[in-house]
Amino acid sequence: MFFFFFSDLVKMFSTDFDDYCDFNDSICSNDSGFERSYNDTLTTTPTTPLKQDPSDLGISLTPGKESHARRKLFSEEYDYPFKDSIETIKAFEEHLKPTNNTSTPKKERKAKDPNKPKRKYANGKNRVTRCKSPTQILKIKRNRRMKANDRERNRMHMLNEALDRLRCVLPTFPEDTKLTKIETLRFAHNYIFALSQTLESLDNINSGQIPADGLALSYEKIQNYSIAGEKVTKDAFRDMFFVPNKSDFDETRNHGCGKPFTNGTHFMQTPEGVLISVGNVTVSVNNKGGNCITSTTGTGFFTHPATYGDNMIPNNYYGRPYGPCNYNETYYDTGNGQEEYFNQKNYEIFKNAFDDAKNKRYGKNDDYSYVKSSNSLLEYNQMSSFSNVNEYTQSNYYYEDQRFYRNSYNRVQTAVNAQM
DNA sequence: TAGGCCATCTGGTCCT
DNA sequence: AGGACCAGATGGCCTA
Repeated sequence: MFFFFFSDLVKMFSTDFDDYCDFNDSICSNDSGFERSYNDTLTTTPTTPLKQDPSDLGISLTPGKESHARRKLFSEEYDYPFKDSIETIKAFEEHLKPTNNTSTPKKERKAKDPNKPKRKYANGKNRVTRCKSPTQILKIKRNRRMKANDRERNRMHMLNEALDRLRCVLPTFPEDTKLTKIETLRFAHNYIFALSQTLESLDNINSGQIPADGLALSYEKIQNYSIAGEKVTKDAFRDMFFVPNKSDFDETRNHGCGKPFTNGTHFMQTPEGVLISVGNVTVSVNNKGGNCITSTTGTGFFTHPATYGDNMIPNNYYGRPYGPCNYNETYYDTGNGQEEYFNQKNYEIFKNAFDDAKNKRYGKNDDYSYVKSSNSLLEYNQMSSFSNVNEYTQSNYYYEDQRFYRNSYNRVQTAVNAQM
C-alpha cells in the first residue's frame, strides 16, 4: 500500500521554501507523525497489558473491571500499514542528508575548555521559555495536528480490520455481499444470541429440565432474555433475526422465508435436540450426530443428489414441513437400503457443493440480482420494510424454501446443509 | 439528485 | 505533553 498522496508531493516540492520546511519538519524529520507513531510503538514498553495480537478481536471472555488505560495500537508484530510511506520518507530523508562529497568541508569543532564555567539553566518558575514566533507556533500546531490525524487514521484502519475479521467468521450470505459496519455488528449480535439460545436449549434437554416434546423457548422467554442489559422485544427479535412479520406467512402456498414454526416460536424441541429458525437459516442441534445448518440462500446444494434417493419424503412437523434433521425422520434413506445420519462424509459433500455453488448462476428469474435491485441490503436483512408480501416471497427460488417442494422441484439446489 | 456509506480531518476530553 | 478515544463536519463514491 502506498499512502503518499499527490498533494503531499506537491507540498514536498513546493516553490515556497517555508512551506517546504513546515512539511519537512512535520513529516521528514525524526519528529514526524508517521515516524514517531511507528517508532514509539516499537520502543515504548506499555505500562498496561496491551491487546497486541493482530488476531485478537479485542474480546475478553473473562469480564473484569474495565481499565481506562490508554492502549498502544501497534506492536512489533503488527504489520504497520504505513511501512511503505515510512520507507519512502526515510529514503527522502537520506536523500536530503549531505554526503561526504560536499563541496563545503565540515568545520572542525573546537576542543572544550575544562576551565570554562558551565552555563546554568533555570528550573521551575524561574525558567523562562524562549518566545516562539507565530510562525513557529503555527508549525508546532500543524505538526501536532498531522500526527494526531495520522494516529486517528491508523486507529480507524485497525477498527476496520477488526470488522473485516468479524465479517469473516459470520455466516453471511449471499457471499458476494459485504455487510456494512452496522449490519456486521447487528448480525454478530444476533448470531451469538442464536447460538447461545441453541446451546441453552440443548443443555436443558440433556439435563431433563424440559420435556422433549415441550417448548424450549418462547417469545416471553426471549423477551426476558437480557443481553447487555437490553431487553429483546418481540418486534426487535423479529427484526434482529431478519424474519418477516408472521402475517406474511403464506398459508396457501405453505412456504416462506424464516417464518416461525407453527407454534409461534422460532425454536422447536425435538426428541433428538432442538431446531432454531433464524431468518432463512435453520439450525438443528441434536444428540445423534445430526447437527446441521439449513439455509435457503441459493448458494449451495441441499445435499449431493447421490446421497439419498427419490424416496426422501418431506415430513410435516406441526404443519411445518422440512427435510432432514427432523422430528420424525432422523436419517436419510440413501437409496441403497441404508440409513445415514449427517456425518463427515456429508460435511465434505457440503463443502464441495458450496464451492461449486460459488460459481453457479441461477435460473430464469436471476433471483439474486432481483433481490439486490428490489430492495436495499438493509431491507433484505431486516425484512422489516416490506410493504408487499409478494415482494418478500418474490416468486423466485431464493425465498421459497425448496425443501417444501422437493417432489415438484426435484432437489432444486437452493439449500445448504452443514454438520456443526 | 437525494440518500446511504465511508474515509478523513478536526477539536475536545480523559488519562498516563 | 502526548496518546487514545469520541463525535461532528465534510467530501467522495455509489445507487435508486
